[in-house]
Amino acid sequence: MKMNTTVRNIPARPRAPVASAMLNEPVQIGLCKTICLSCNLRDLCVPCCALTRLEKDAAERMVFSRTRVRRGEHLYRCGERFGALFGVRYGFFKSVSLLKDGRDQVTGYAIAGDVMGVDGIGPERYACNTVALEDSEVCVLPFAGLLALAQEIPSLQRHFYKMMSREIVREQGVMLQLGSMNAEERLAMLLLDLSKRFAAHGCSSSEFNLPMTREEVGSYLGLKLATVSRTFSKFQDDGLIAVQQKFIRIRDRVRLELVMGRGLV
Amino acid sequence: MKMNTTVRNIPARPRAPVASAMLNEPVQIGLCKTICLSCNLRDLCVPCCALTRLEKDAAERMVFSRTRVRRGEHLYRCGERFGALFGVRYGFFKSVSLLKDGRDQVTGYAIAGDVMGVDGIGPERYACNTVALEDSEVCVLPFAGLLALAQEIPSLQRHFYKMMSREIVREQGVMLQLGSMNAEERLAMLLLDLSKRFAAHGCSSSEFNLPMTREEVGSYLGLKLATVSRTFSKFQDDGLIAVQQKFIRIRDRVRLELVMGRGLV
DNA sequence: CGGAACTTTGACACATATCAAAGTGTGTGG
DNA sequence: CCACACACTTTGATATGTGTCAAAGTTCCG
Repeated sequence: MKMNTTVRNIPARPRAPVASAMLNEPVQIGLCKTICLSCNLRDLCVPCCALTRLEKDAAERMVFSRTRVRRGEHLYRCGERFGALFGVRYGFFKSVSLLKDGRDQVTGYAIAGDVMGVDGIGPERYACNTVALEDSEVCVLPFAGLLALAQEIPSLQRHFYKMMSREIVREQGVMLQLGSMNAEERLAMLLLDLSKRFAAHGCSSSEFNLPMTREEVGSYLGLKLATVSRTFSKFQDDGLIAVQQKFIRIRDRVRLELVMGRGLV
Repeated sequence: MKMNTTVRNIPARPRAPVASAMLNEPVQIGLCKTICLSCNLRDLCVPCCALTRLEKDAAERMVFSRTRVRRGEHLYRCGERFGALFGVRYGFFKSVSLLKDGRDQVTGYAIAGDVMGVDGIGPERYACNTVALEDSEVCVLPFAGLLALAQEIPSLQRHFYKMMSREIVREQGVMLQLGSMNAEERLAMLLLDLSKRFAAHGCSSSEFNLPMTREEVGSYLGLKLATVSRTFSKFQDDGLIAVQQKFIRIRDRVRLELVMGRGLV
């Protein structure tokens, strides 16, 4: 039963964010088109889906790049000047915000197909730190370019609005409930949310790696490390899931959904 | 010390949402322009701010209307077809979502200057119910018209993105913290958030009406009615606030901020 | 004035935080 | 290649905050 897929957690090895470095190596759209077709984001990646039905002349102006972010590296930091959105191609990121008392709060996570950086549009500076918890790769989507493109392609503009709206609704739903949920409901929600999001990209929805530490999970769910651990143990004892460190297998989705209970209709 | 400003809470008197009725009485932009100049939303109201620097020919195509929503009436209901955003001119709305177990969860509130309906853009149906808790008035902003207008006016498009981004950031910040805050921190956060939002429109930031019931406040904050009441009492005993039913006066903002403690930096 | 809705307050139960100690896995250096 | 150090996890015992249940008090409106 030993799992070698589990990864050691990230030692404290802060590095410079890669965001600025990335912007130096733009890729012409012509090259990108082929890449996008094989990209696992497909119609989830904002520009990719739009580009397929794009008139070539408009597309020619769209320039972007991709980059790898290794485990433990920052994608961007809070306060940095906003310049681009990022589409996750593969990997796992956490978003953390600094609290007044100096501690970190995990405010979200992103996996393949998710878009990061939306928090920076309003204030024109990124509003949180994003750190790769696994070796990851992102599409860099310079915002100015996206805006210009959206200006000419109504379907793309609408796509953006939908994406952001979806983000708002998801957060309203997922986050606000937290306040009224107990530990088991919270953890069940996280596992099922992860499962659903993995499934949306063709990954296994019943087995996946959760590269956050128990403490990070607790920070995200508003629980203490010890409570998270206890709840994992209880779920395992009850036969709902199998846990091997960071590797999670959902054994009884139906009962797990029952535990989550009161979600939005 | 008796306050006559307090309002009786809303009896159960469901009516048809006003959203559909409103759309029948469009107002040409020419008329609206003068209205907008005296509108208390000013640069917070999305179209108003854009319209001032708008070429007249583009503006002529923009048509919208305003409408009153009386206390207890719905502005829109969950599942209704999405057609418009709403800018609150004055009043107070709550957003409620139905949980699986049949109970309501208050997911947000809106006061003058806030925009409602963003939750509907993605799914093309509104994702929650919005109810006026005071007699209110909103600007109706047909989304198709906004899209068309934004297509031609880059500054307006950018304005939308910023508005939505801000919404996302605010929710991330406000909501996610809830999970790890205790009752006093939660209530302090609500009061200070309200205060700040009132101040942003020239309303008093130290005295205001909070037309939600203790139960609704509890639903929003993830607390029980009894706990909310107790916490109000404690704040009053400690001299932080003065409470007269729904009327709140902040007596010691500094200490209230200390109670809130760990917010985002 | 009476009834309905809402609020306040008390007593007790229960879930989670806290503190603490032992256990496990991983990467590094000898 | 092994052993050690470190980071992370699990588990137990106790403390504390909030939920639950209940009863009395208040305000508002018809």
